[in-house]
Amino acid sequence: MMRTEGTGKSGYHHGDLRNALIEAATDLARDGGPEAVVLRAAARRVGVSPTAAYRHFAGQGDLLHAVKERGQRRLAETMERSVRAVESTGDAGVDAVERLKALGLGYVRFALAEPGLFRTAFCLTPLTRDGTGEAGPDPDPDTWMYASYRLLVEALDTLVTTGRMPAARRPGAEVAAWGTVHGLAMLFLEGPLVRFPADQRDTVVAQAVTTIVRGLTAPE
Amino acid sequence: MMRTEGTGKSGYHHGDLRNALIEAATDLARDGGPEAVVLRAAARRVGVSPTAAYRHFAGQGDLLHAVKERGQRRLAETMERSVRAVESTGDAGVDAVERLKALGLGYVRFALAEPGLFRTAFCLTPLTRDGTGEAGPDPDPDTWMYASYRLLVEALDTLVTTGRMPAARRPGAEVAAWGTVHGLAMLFLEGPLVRFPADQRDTVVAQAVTTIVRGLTAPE
DNA sequence: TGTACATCAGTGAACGCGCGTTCACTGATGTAC
DNA sequence: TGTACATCAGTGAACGCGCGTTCACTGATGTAC
Repeated sequence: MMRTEGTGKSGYHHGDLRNALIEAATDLARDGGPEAVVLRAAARRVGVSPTAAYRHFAGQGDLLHAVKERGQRRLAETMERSVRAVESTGDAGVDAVERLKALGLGYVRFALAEPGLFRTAFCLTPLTRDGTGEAGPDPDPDTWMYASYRLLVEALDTLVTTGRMPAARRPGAEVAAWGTVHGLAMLFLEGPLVRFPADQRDTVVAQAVTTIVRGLTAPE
Repeated sequence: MMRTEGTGKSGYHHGDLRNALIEAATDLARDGGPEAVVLRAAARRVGVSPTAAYRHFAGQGDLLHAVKERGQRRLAETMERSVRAVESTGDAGVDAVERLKALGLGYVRFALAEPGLFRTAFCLTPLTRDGTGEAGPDPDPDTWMYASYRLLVEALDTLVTTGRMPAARRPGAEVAAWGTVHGLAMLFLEGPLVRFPADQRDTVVAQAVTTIVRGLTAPE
């Protein structure tokens, strides 16, 4: 058994099985996407019987949901990092535009760097599908779930307050912006652009982000 | 057995089993997406043994590919219909813009009207995944596969020739445009916007399409 | 026109697989006295 | 400080399920003579 290492626990009791299972399941998702998140496989990786998982999760769907949440978190963190890398120009309006672009680039780059996790972050789980899960994109501010969306909303708000985008254009703007980056990611990942030359992706993504931002900010 | 009806065939020989199976599999995809395309279920629907399918398909992946192709075809047809509904204003430039918008609207509307089929049309099959299938988005002009993409390319070309879009902006433009509509569809279908009020979708989609087109055509 | 026969398009039973989940259980842990 | 005991966190065997696929087969079709 490989359960004893690190934790100093007896080997029978794991100590932190819940997190260990999420960790293992995340690895499964990383190379294989949501459909690879198999409860038995996760247990196998941790070195524990499948039954043990039921002490910590209601079932497979629950485990998948935990991985999804983790994926969402990683995405949001990547985007935040991407925004923070933008240095201020002193002009709040210019900054707002650049930060929005950075957000979009971060989004797509995460998707391309972590395809499996990204797809899992946006998969439909039994918990998100029916009424019991969160409903909209902004269900619970305490969760990381769809935190990326909240970042986008803030960025767009700033775009308006700095006068770079007409207020009339604000409603629906997040859907347009989100759609563009999400679509780019999807087309590259599991869409018809799977074999698009990897070294040209970044250029094309930057262009697309520029285009949608121009669409939001252009006068008239 | 329900095999005799219509065709006038004996009941043992079906007559057009291949198409009947594709039809049945398409219905499965329609409510359930690509993961619902199950060879045994399709055979069951047609009233035939699972083995019979192997006379007409190499296997499940082959059947799925056929459904995918059919989905792509339906999508392209919907988009063409959407474009044809735009009446000419006499101004070629204005027409080009309106037709591009119609293309985008048709894309998303098809996705929302036929969620399962749309998802299947863009799923990864064993035939599209590895090297033996088509590589880019425009593999074989004789197929309906990714015909939607060809429609988009033409529309963007026209945008340039009519002077509505700077030629410098042309490379990469299809990725941006495609990404936007594809992303919108995905977010509504299996993304965080599943529960976005259905009656507000059309408005928001139209706004998004307008925004990306503005991004492509706006001066400066 | 009739018949022998190759070919075609089905059948039905069976296979192995891995999954999610449940069951009765047992070893480890920690707490009350 | 030591011990009885409840609780907790695991085990291992088994279940039913539906899948894709293969096997040896048989009934229907059509063609050559």
